[in-house]
Amino acid sequence: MIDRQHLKIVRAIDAEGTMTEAAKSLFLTQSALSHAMKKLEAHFDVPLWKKDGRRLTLTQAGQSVLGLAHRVLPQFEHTEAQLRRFADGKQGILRIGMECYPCFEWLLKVVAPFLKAFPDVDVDVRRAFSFGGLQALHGYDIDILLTPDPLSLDTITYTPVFEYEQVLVMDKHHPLTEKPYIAPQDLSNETLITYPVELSRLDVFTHFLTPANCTVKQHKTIETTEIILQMVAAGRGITALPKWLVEEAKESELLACRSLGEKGVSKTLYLGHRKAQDVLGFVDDFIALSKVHTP
DNA sequence: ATGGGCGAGATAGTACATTG
DNA sequence: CAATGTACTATCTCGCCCAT
Repeated sequence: MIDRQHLKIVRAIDAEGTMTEAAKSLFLTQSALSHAMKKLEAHFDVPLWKKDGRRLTLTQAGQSVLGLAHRVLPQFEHTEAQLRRFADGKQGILRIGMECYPCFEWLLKVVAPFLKAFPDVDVDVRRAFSFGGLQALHGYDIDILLTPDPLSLDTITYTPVFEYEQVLVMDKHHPLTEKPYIAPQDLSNETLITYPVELSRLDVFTHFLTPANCTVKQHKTIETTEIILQMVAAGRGITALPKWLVEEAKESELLACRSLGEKGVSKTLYLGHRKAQDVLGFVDDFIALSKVHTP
């Protein structure tokens, strides 16, 4: 049977011209090469070389094996190099799960320098999960989870990245701008625009309206932050977003922010990852980078 | 189902002598 | 001078048993 060593020997002898030189290049003795090739020739009962003076020349059968060596060996060598880079954590895909809709804008600022620092690492961002972000992390569907609501588990480590205030956002001329802060009952006649996620994941409900047993007149959902802010700037409704996001938005001149309640609603964004990080050495690099590029 | 320890047999490689 | 043959050794593989 032809094995990889036979292919390496055939390629080396063809390149060097003699078994002795080929043996040196493979860090073997000339006898070892002779044995290996003789065994292969005996197995198939066909000569692979003919002697041309002191040089060895491939027969037609030998050329066939050499062709195989040229096709297959580079693939072995390429894959081995790839495996070494995987082992070093310098190649692969970093899969990021988002449980924080507005953080997408911030994430883009971290991903750009990360991609530059790790040219062989791709980034995939997932926002929808069948069974939640934590299960996705456990099931190796994602490698990092961005969440403002960490659930304590032995197998998951959470790294706090930055704190932010969740504020009520309205157009500059909205009547509520006259108030120093917003009370839950102030929203009873308002149209609230949020991301299309379940109410249990919207801080404005869980930390503000629901505890006070209040609600809004109408609740609309929109996918993108940009459109939400344009709708609010146009006076079509109000929204609740991280303060930094509103301040960085190009509509910021047209908008006003007020705290949710007298004390405000403070949140922390966490990056969760499995404690057993196995192959992916670049998860820690991503977390370190995320702490540098805070809003 | 998985993994460790062990022994028997197979195999790759070396040293050295021989051959062409 | 380079390939081949012979004897030998170190290492690897495989199957088996046993513990977890």
